[in-house]
Amino acid sequence: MSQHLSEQEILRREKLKELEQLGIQAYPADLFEVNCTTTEILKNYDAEKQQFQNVSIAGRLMSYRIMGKASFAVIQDGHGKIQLYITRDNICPGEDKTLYDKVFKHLLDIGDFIGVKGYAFVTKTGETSIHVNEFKVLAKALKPLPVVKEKDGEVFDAFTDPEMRYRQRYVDLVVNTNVRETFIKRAKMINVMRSFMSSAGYIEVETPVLQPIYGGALARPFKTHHNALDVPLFLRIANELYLKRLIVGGFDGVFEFAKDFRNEGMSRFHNPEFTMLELYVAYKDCYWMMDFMEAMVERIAIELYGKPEVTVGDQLISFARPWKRFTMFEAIKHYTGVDISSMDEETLRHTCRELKVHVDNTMGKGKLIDEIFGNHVEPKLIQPTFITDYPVEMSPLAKKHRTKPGLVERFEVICNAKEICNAFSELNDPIDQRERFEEQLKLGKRGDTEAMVLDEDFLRALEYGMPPTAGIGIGIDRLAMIMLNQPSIQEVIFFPQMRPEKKENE
RNA sequence: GAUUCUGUAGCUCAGCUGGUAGAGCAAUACACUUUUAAUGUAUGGGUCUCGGGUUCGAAUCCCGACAGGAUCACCA
Repeated sequence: MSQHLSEQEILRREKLKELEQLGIQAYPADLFEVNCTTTEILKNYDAEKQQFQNVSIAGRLMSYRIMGKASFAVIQDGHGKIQLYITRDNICPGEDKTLYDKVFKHLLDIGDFIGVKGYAFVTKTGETSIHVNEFKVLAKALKPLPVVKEKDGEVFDAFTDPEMRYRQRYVDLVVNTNVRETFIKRAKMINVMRSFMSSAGYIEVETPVLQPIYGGALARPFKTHHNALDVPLFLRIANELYLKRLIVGGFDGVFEFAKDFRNEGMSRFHNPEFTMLELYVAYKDCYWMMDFMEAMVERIAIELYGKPEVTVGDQLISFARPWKRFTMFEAIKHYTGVDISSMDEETLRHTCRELKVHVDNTMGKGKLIDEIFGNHVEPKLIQPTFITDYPVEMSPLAKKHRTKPGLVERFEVICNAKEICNAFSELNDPIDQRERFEEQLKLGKRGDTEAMVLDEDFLRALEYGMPPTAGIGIGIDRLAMIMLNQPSIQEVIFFPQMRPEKKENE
């Protein structure tokens, strides 16, 4: 297969050969000793003190300004950027000026990795820089990077095409520093959650991604096949049923940051694989879990921003406790003025039409309520809000409400008009659970492709006895979108799913 | 899946009512030992996403395909 090379790519390959001819390895094998980072120098350098007089840093060459026998360049490492000052006399103390005149000025390109040794100083214009005594080529780049320039915070020629940014995230990360910051914050968010749960005494576990029976959520799965066993397997849509088995096994609290897979549409809010935190705690109920959720998310905001408020788009969202709490009926009444709490299915259907909510005849009572909620309430909930008391039909794994017939002990948190978590007092009555599964089977036979499958082993586990348990699932990507103020899920996932690039030569 | 917008140099974008392409940055060459969107002078660089059609002539108009964005629908 022949690669079509641009003019610049051909040139860089020629430079590579020239380096080799000069006896300079473009991809040396030996390590380059680094003794500090760009940000360490920029933060701590003080001209008064004798510091950073022997620095050795490595990174990618991002720009240079050659002025005859002296040059300025910018190098970027894993932390930030710093300016280099390079003079011919320093680099080439002897007669041979090749290293400066040829190698530095002509054979290096933007994007190349180099290592430099020198000392820190401040230039005339007041920029902390490194006075370079030696440099070494660490890796040559054969493709030109997009060159993004910046002055006084204004960015010129930014690399913005979403398709290229997602397909070539490595370039995006090199060139758009805010992208790197977003993903660092995402990692921090997950660390805050992990330590919050760990310090509460809960155990981080791992459960199967490949499952013979998929369960724990209402969704369509990806199907695969195991050759040796000659059985079909499914990529998990949730890990709920496995974590509950561990509660049966005697753990008091277990959690997992799980990659789940759902074979459904893609959008700004949906990637086929996504991350979900699930947490199960024995001897607790969903009201306890509400407090836990509130505290954990408030903690995230404080750790990320030093305060419980987060700016999302043009909204300021406050995660300061306590959050508003509504039952589903209260919320609907509040936002539509209609009290549906005692309506039967027919009246409900009529109400839907009055509220201009799309209905069809396959929808049961629970679904109708959900439609009203989704159309008239959810879009209005910007501040984090608990919604409790869901209809039983929609929640086959939740315990029936302790006092309200037809409802279950469940809550969701809606924030920025999107659900960010879903939690129950977990159903631990094995007989009730079997009946709920059977209901789901009926739905499946009627053609509901998302209905749950009956999991005999899970029921067997419940029959051994599961303590009362509170469980929650938090969509990490959705939460990250809010916490990191990003408008699409593709901005918080390194490598979002894309259609394959079309192949050349075919 | 529906609607709609977009696809031109390595990157960001112009390109009108059809006359086979332009700018800035990047690249190349030269000058310049404290510059910073460095500067100055010169030069090269394009299957205008792909395939059809209309036309004397298509980057431009029409149809289709592919890819992406936005909105909506399903879902987390």
